[in-house]
Amino acid sequence: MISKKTKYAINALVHLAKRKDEGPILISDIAVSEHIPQKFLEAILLDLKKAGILASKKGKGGGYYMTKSPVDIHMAEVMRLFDGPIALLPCVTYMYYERCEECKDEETCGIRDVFLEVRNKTVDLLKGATLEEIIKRENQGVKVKD
Amino acid sequence: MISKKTKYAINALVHLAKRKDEGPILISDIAVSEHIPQKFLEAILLDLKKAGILASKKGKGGGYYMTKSPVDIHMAEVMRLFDGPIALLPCVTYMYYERCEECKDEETCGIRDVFLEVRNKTVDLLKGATLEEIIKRENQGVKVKD
DNA sequence: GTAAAAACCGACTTTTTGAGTCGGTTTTTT
DNA sequence: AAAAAACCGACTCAAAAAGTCGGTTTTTAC
Repeated sequence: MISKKTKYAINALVHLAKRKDEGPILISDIAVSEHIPQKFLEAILLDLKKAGILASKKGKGGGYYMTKSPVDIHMAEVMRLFDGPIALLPCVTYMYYERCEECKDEETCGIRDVFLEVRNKTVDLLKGATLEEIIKRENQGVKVKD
Repeated sequence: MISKKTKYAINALVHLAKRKDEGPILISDIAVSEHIPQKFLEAILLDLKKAGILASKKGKGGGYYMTKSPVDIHMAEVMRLFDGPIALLPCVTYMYYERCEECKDEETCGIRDVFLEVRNKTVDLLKGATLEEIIKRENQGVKVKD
């Protein structure tokens, strides 16, 4: 399961992306309308800033805003930032590779292949889930009565 | 990442599957050769027994043994047993469905679809990873020098 | 029928991680 | 100078993961 941090980050990003032409948005605005504890959100937004996804402005009229287009931000990136590697085994992560301690012999490991496939497919799908895509789907979800 | 419990369970199952015609295998045997803390392993094997995957025999000559064929045990089942649902969001689990707390409106949720795809694909792949398949791959991994 | 061998059981500890809080400091604008 | 906002580090609190402990029960062999 993904962490709340990641969920909060996604919701905050969607919020910002929808308002990307309105200038800086207050942390408190996001916190209130997305139901995220403000202090917790501060840390999350800071991480997104350090990752180069957001930028901020201090003082009156300040807040957070997007630095990239919503087509260039995808779920794989956000999840990696807050939950670490997407792979289910440390030995099939692309970056951050680490040997499985409890694996006698990596060459003959019978489960690596499958978990590598799982990882690759997951990353593929998550890369397709850009902010733009997500917002598009939200709007499609609103069914018109007929 | 999958838990150590699940990894231990897989290793124990592979161990047992390879020796499925040798009668009951001692917990201590598995613990030693798979490098699993024995007491911890006891609990794991018990869970596998309760799940109907293994059976046991007490007293001298006792131990654990498989009740099913290795083709009928797959990773999805084992992972669910020890790590719970495979889905990354509670709202896209098949059984154990639970609403996402931080989701305003499920109908218009823009990320559900993607995470459902991820779940489905993952379950698919993991169901293909049967014990038989894993053991087969281990053997293939042993490359012959040429 | 007793002793040894083995699985079984429940409660406990310890470590790690997730989630969140607190009290302030710095920067920017008015 | 004062207000508004982001920024920062340390801290708490709860739950989960990982593992331990000391015994009890069942079965077999002598």
